[in-house]
Amino acid sequence: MPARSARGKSTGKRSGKRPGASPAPADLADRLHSVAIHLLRRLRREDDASGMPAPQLSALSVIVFGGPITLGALAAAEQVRPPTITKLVGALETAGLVEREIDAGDRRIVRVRSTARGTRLLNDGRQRRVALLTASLAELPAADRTMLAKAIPILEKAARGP
Amino acid sequence: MPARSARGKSTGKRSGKRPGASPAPADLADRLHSVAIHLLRRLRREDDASGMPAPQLSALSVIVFGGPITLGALAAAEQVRPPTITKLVGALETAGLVEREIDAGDRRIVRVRSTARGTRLLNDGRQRRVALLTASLAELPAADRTMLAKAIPILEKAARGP
DNA sequence: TGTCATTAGTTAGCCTAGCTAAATAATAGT
DNA sequence: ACTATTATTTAGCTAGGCTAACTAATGACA
Repeated sequence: MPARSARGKSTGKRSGKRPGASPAPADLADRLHSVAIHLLRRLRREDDASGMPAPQLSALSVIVFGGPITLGALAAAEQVRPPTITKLVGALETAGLVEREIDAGDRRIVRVRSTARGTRLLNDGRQRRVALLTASLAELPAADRTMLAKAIPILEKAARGP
Repeated sequence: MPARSARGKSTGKRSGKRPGASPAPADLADRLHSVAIHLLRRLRREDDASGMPAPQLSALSVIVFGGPITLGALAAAEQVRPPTITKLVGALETAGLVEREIDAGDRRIVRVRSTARGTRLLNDGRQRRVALLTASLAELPAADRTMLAKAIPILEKAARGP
């Protein structure tokens, strides 16, 4: 985003006197916010490649590797409200990628498991679905990738919340 | 996301033999994808605090700091299609945060500029709007923030594309 | 000068992702 | 048997994103 540096400057009192020395959280938050938006917009445009929207893939991933899982737990894992998960799973089910399964002991509980097709799609599409981002990253110097590899766990922690 | 590590392992051939040594782009892309989704979901839940959705704030930010800007340029900056920008700007205009302005020489061209209110809102709300993320980052060790500060420009490059 | 192509934005219509509030259904408690 | 709690769904809303098709203005040029 072109205006990014201008915006950075505009924060006045907060911006770096000593670059790299304990950067201001608010600045970092602002830029992370922006970069996340733009990253996802780009991926969204490419998700035709795999045929499915990103949130569905993310949920499918949890279902495939998290075994049969209750809708509630899935909602918690994906950090969304229950109705959102109902819709997501509905879409995955319609696509034949997952199956609902009612708990024998407590019939309120619904578990979702991946079908063979769901698992296959996820494994097959693993690279393809984020192909463009993968390509971008592949063009970075190895040192940059190493840096990202270290930064990602931190991001995951921050994304999970306090 | 709980399943994340399991997913990492599942990529088999791609996962790290030597941790930190030129990590596989596909792995990084996968995790970035996921973390971006979760980050934005969290921010979206908080954007009530500032009263506006993230994409509107992002666009407003470009308008405020990028001066009067044509809709086409704004769409390019935000990496979205023209109709999306028309809608976004429409919302901002309705909220009284920006104004349309038709070019005198070429009357097809529309420029948007921020109103005083728009500028004020952006400046006032700068921290508040990503307050939760800011708080999360503030809790990180300074070393982690330093790491993020270095990683963000790389992310911005990757988000911008190849 | 009159037509034709190009460019900038808008409109219409669609889909997905979120949410809250309220309904349904099953279980658990008293 | 009521009542409360828990798990999920339904209904209805806002928003962001897209494509396709339209309008309007400009520019080229025969």
